[in-house]
Amino acid sequence: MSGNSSGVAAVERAVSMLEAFTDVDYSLTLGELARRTELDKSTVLRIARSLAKSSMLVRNDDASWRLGPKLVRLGGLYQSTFKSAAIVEPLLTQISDESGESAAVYVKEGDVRVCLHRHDSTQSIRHSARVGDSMPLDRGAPGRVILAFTGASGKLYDDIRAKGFHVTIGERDPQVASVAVPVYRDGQTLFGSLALTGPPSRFNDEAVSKNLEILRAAARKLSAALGGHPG
Amino acid sequence: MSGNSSGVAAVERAVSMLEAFTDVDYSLTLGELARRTELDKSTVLRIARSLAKSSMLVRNDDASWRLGPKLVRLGGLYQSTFKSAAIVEPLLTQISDESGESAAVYVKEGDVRVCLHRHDSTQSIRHSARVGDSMPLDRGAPGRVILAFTGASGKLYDDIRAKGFHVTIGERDPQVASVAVPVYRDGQTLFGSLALTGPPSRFNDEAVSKNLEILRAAARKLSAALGGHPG
DNA sequence: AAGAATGTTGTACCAGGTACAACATCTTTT
DNA sequence: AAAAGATGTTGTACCTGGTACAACATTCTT
Repeated sequence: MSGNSSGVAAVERAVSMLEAFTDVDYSLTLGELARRTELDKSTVLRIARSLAKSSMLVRNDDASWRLGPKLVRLGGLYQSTFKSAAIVEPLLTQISDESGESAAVYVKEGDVRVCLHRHDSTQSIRHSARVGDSMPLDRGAPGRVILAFTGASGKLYDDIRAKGFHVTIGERDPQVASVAVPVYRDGQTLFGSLALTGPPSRFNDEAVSKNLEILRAAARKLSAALGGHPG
Repeated sequence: MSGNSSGVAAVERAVSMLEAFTDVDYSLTLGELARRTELDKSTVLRIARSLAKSSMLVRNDDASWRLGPKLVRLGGLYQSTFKSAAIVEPLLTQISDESGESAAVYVKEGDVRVCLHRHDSTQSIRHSARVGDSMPLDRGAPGRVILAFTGASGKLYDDIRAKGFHVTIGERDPQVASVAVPVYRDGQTLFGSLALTGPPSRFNDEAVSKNLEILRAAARKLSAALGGHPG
């Protein structure tokens, strides 16, 4: 481990242990954590014990480990810094029900977009982002809308700014289409984007038109609640 | 720092930095983080940089720091290990709307209960737990129900088991009343408790009766969805 | 412009963190 | 039931990572 780096290696190891858990892992054995992080078992055990002290990890009775409740507490604090949950959650439910598609809100974090809130369609074929997922800004309508309304140059972005929305069909994932509009806060500051997503087969011109109406109405409500007035 | 402890002190310092953020902190300056954690500024900076590498923290342009999106991602993974979000969220909305009170689901984590999901009443006077909050098991109806159905002894718990629910008025917080019932999974394993909460003035006998009906119906649905059959 | 406050870097020191080895416990195979 | 294998835990030597002090750079306030 190189010395004098600008960080703390032990902390980065600890985070890599938390990141070792995926969607399908209820828990992980010590050995599996060691394998996934390429750390010695004794190192994993000591770090895990420290994380467990503050409920970032939980040790099960069978000595396996799982993610702990402090994470959902801290994750909720992160979401609450956007001051949007109270109005967003019912709004996403409403527009998902009206459109029949999954609805989500994305915010810009550095050079990616993060899914801040989402509500999944009840249809059996549906797109399902996960809250906290990071995705590229230059792939998919929600990201391109964020880029357009934070000053990206180029004809594509000029067009998006002119139209006030964007549609992509399979740009990031071949099986996903989306339509997105901007959401503002505090006057004309971009808060993020609001999007409906689903399979390309359900995004013909007529469906897009209908979904756009739903999105625009919802975005106006959300922007207003956040103190935004688009120019 | 004492040597040969069973953990890793640097990791515990990093977690204490994340825990330094409260509900009202959009961001914290380096100096404020140092004050709250009683660590040297240079230590805080190095740890913060490591946390930022994996989006556990974000450095703002003005060199202040805020919690990062990876937390909501990991928090969502924690919640998803309970395999309950898809049915719980609409159910909580429904019972909150029907009863006019805030609804929440709690699970047992060691010797505390953790709020796993919640939906707040729309009334202006309402109780609002936060997802991820830890509370004592022996204060408040949701905790007592968990204790009762995981084998706690004593007349109080015998009574709860016999009745199948519990009501408390101001036991944990003088301004909060709650009524809670158990939720099962995988046969007769306790999943947690389902509760409605609000100000004591709205929890007279008639209201409690009505709320209990709503809760029981919802708990049957939720238990069934989780594969639970109460004995 | 000067002073104060905050953020950042350099670096010496030492003890913390790591991984190896051994041991304990549990599970599987024979 | 015994042996072998796998997993989790502990001891500990070593060395370098992590810490905090000091100095510096930048920003803010007076």
